[in-house]
Amino acid sequence: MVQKRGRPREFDEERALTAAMNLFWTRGLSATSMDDLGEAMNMNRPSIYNAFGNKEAIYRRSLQLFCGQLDVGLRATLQSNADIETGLQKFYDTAIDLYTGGETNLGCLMMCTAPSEAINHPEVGADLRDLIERLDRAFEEVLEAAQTTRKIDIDVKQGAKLMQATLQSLALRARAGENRRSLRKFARFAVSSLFN
Amino acid sequence: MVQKRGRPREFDEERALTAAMNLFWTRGLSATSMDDLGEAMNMNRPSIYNAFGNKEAIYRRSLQLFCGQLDVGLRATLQSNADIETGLQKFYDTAIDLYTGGETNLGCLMMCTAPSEAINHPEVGADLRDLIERLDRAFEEVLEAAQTTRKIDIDVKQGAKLMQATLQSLALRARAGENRRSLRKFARFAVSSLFN
DNA sequence: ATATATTTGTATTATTTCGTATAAAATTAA
DNA sequence: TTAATTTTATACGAAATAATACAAATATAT
Repeated sequence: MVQKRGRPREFDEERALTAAMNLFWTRGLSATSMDDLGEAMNMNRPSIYNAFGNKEAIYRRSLQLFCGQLDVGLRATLQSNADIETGLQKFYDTAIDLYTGGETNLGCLMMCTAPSEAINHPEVGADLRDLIERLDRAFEEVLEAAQTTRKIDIDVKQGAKLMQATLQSLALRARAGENRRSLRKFARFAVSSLFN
Repeated sequence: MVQKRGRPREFDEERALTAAMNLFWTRGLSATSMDDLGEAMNMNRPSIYNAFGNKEAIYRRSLQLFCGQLDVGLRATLQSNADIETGLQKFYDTAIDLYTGGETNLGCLMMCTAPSEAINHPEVGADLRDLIERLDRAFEEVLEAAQTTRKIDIDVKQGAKLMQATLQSLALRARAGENRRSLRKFARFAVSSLFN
C-alpha cells in the first residue's frame, strides 16, 4: 500500500533501523533508552512509537536485520565456493570482520546481547532459539554438501553444532576484546580440526 | 579486622550475595534495579550501599562468586580423574547441570549476561576477559597433562580454545532453552572429536 | 553510665524513563 | 479551496530509579 496523503516522513526507515541496531549492538536492550534511540535515529519518540512500536519491537527488528546479513553471508559462502574448508574459513573470516569491524569490537548482536534478555523477554528468547536453529541447519547443509563431494565420516548434526560453537566463541571473544589475528588463527585451527 | 562495636548486621553477607547473584543470573545487570536487589537480598537499599557499594560492584562480586564455583569444578575434575576424556566429560556434565539446574535454564552468568554490559561497563569487560583467559589456561593444563600420559598430537593453546568454545556453546544453548539430554550429547561428541 | 561506632528503616531528592496527548505542519483527494 | 490524512514537535504525566540524609536502634569500649 503506497502512501497517498499525509505529511511525508522525514526519516528513512532503513537508515533509522540501522542506527537503532548499532546502538543496541553496543549497549544491549535494557541499557538503551528510548531517548538514546531518538537521538541515534534522529527521530522524536512519538515518531518512533508510531513507526516501529516500543523498544522491544525495535530491538527484535534489529536482531532480524543483523541476522539476515549473517544468513546471507553463510548462504553465499555455502554456494559459491567449491572447497568446503576454504569456504568455511572464508565464512568465519567474514564473521570476524563483522565482529571486529567497528571502533570497538562488538561481537555478535544476537549472541552477545540477546541471551541476557532472553528470560525476561520470552520473544527475544524465541528469536535466539530460532537463530541457533537456523545456523544449525545451515551448517548441516555445509557438512552434507561436503560429504557428497568428499568422503568425510562425521555425525552431521553434532558436527554442525561444533561449527556453530566456533562461531559463538568467536563472537564472545571478539566482544571480550580479542584481536582479529588471534581470532583468525583460532578459526583456522577449528576448521582444520574438523576435517583431519 | 573483626567488628568490635556498633549494631550487629541482621543479614548474612554470603546469603545476601547469593541472592543477588541469582537475580543477576536471571535478568542481567541493566535490567535489575536496586529495588529488586533489596527485595531479593531482604535488605534496605542504604544497607546494600553500605555493605556492598553500588549495583555494578554487587554484580561484579556476583561474577566472582559464580566463576569461583566454576573454577573449583574445573580444578577438581582436572586433578581427581586419571582419564582425561572422562574427566573432561564429567566437567562438561557438571557445567550442564549448573546451566540447567533451576526452574528455567539460565546458562552461565558470565557468558550470558556480561557480554551485553562489557562495552558500557569496561570493568565488567575486563572481568569477562579475565575469565576467558583463566579458562584457557585451565584447559591448557588439562591438555598438557593429557600429553604427558598419552601421546596426543595437538596444539595446546588452540585445542584449549576449542574446549572452551564447547563450554561457551553449552552456556548459550542452555540459556536458549536446549534441554539437558541434547546438551550432554553434544558435549560427548565434542570430547570424542578432540581425541580421535 | 557514658561515649563511640555501626546498622537499620523511613523519607526525600533529583533524575530517568516510558508512553501519550495535542496541536501545528505538510501532503493528497475531492 | 476545502476536507482528510499522516507526520512532526512540544509538552505532559505517571512511574521507576539511583543515591543519600537522618534519626532511631543496638552493640562495644572506657
